[in-house]
Amino acid sequence: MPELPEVESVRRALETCILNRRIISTTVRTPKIIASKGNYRLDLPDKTDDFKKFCNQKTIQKVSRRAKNIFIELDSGYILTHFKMTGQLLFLKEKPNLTQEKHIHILWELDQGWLAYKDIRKFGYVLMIESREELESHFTNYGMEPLSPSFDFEVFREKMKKSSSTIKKIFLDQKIVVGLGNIYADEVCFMSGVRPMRKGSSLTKQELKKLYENIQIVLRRSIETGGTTKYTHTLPDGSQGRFVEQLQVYGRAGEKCFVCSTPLIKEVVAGRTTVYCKMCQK
DNA sequence: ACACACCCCTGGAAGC
DNA sequence: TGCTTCCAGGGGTGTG
Repeated sequence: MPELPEVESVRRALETCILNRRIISTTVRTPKIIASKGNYRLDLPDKTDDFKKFCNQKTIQKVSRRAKNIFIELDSGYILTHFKMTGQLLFLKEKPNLTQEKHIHILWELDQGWLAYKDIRKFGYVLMIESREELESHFTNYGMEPLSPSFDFEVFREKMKKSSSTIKKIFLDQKIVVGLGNIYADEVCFMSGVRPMRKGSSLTKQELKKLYENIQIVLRRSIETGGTTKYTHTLPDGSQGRFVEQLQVYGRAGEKCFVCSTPLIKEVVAGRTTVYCKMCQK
């Protein structure tokens, strides 16, 4: 659920409160969160002690994002997080009561304040990354960053035209363009007037241009409001994103299209609930 | 190359 | 009221 706007909103907010803070101590309550890239296996070694050593006494130099990952640059190495469905990074002024906060899995004591990784469903993960090379190797399968100047229309068009997958699947799998998930994939398709189950190869140049532009428009608009809080997403201070008020189709199955008043259709595409307007989208 | 099923996990909503 | 089932979906893995 945290897609690019949610992750980017968190990154921006974190930058204002943890930059140049030193990590005093690290508490790991749920070792499997730092096990390995969300691929939880019982036979993986417990990295708790290594992780504490890795973090402690280092200073936070930078907070960056690639796709839906946030990575915190330290004096040496990086702490990388992926929120998956319900992960959160929270900045707390006081030490949280861990007895009450049962979903906080990792807690960093900073020289001012506390940083917590919270995750109700424990799908997400936190990794220690030693080098720039290792960091890059985590990103090798990712496509273009849609809000970067390097997001090129001709490259986008060429790759989309070559794909026999549905638009929905292409957007979800992050290989051509990153950052879209179930919410924004549907929103972008609606804004662009194309149905999510269309094949990439079937799209006209004009349709591709609309998709290309609307990806950037909807992501930027959402970031401005702190993202979409539909379930658990919050900013590091616990406040909610407000983009849910602007959603056109996601979560509105059966309700009237804001443009033509036709009831919106719900259908499973690429294994995910998908909502579209059969009148407005061709 | 694709499609699909299944898994990880919890809590809120809906159904009975 | 209380119990059961369904649903939310990012992404890794396995199978056809």
